[in-house]
Amino acid sequence: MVPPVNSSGSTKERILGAAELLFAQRGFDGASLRQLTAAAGVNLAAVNYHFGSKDKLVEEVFRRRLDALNERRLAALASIAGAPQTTLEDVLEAFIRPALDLSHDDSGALFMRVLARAFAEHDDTLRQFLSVNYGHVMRQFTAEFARLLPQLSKEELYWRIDLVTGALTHAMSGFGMIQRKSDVSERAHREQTAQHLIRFAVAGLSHP
Amino acid sequence: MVPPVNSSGSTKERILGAAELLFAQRGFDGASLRQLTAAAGVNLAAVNYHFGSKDKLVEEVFRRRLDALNERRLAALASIAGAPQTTLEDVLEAFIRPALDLSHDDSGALFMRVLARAFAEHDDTLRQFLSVNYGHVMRQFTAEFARLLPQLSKEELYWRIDLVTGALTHAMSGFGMIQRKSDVSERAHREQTAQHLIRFAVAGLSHP
DNA sequence: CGGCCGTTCAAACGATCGTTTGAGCATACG
DNA sequence: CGTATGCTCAAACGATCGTTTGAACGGCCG
Repeated sequence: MVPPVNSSGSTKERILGAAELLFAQRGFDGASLRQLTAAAGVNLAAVNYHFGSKDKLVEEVFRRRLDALNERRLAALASIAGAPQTTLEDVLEAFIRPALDLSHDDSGALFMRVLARAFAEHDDTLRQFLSVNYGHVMRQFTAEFARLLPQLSKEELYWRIDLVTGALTHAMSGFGMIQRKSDVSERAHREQTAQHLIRFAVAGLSHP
Repeated sequence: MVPPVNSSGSTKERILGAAELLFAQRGFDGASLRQLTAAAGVNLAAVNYHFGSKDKLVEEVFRRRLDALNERRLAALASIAGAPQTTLEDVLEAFIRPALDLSHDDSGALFMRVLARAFAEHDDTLRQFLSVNYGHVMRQFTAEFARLLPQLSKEELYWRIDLVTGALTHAMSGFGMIQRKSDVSERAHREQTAQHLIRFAVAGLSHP
């Protein structure tokens, strides 16, 4: 039988883990399958056997994390959206908190950097994949922002969300100047990042 | 004689122009010397002859634009820094306006995207080059921000500047959702970008 | 036991990368 | 005129890339 859908486990998981690490460190083009499979302790051909191609592997790295992440984002949003006492902070929390919790897992934190890279690289294939599969999430959040900021024109709101996205991508990826101090745990640092980010975003979104 | 410092002009300029375009479109690794030299209409070996290596070419692309850009930034800052009536808007103007003027030139606008890529790619060599050669510019602006925002702790200020940097990089690079509408000139669009950016940054920097 | 099938493996494929080479060209100068 | 010099050119170098191949392995079932 031709290799079917198979969740063998160990080899696929090892590849996905190593891919997350190396993609975060060197980018999608920068990380070669030889480095990747060596890091995972598997044979070079295993990637094409289990995933079909390098591009499919990249998509799978995203799918594995984003499916769960965005489900939790939408659930958090649904529990507050439309309520009269909901604040901007609540909506931003709903977006950022699931990403923060993902970072409990060490490799989950890495994924945030992979995600930031996807935005930075101008690869249209990848951007289209993200837009098609997860665009509805951003649309739902945008709708709730629009409800909470009725004084803003649609254009003005889009501008501000766009700028917030830039700050968020920058901060969550760890690309900026701010580095975690050695006496602060990874978990505490990301919590701090989220706090700064939320207050910053609220100010940027709601200024007159 | 071994090839000396030589400003022959045409060939070097054509290479730099094509490099700016292709680096902006496909990244530094993504743009090959063969594509680049073909676009420039010069021989493949010309890059290594005139610049020594691809890495040196990348540095030269930055140096050509950043030298002039940051000189104008520092001049604009010097003319307002320390004055009692100077506002946050003034300082942000001093930083953003020269970049905006650079975009008068079409290829100048491209350079903004090249710059954003440099921040996104995690290449330590390039980041170090930028930090060593142009770090003093960011330091001067940070000092002026500190003067205008005395109520902020040093740490708080750094966080906010970092987030502003993210938004700025995102917006100036054209990576975001916001696309120029066909009935708006490139010049007007970048002016609009700057206006949104400055108001957004002021709100993000100065919120209580 | 014997055959099957999912998986792993070393090896090779062709393509493309940055860089180097050495001949060829044109201009300037003794 | 003849030689040196700055530059361009086609061709090749070795390295590395993603992908493919076909043999070998190993557990499971008839």
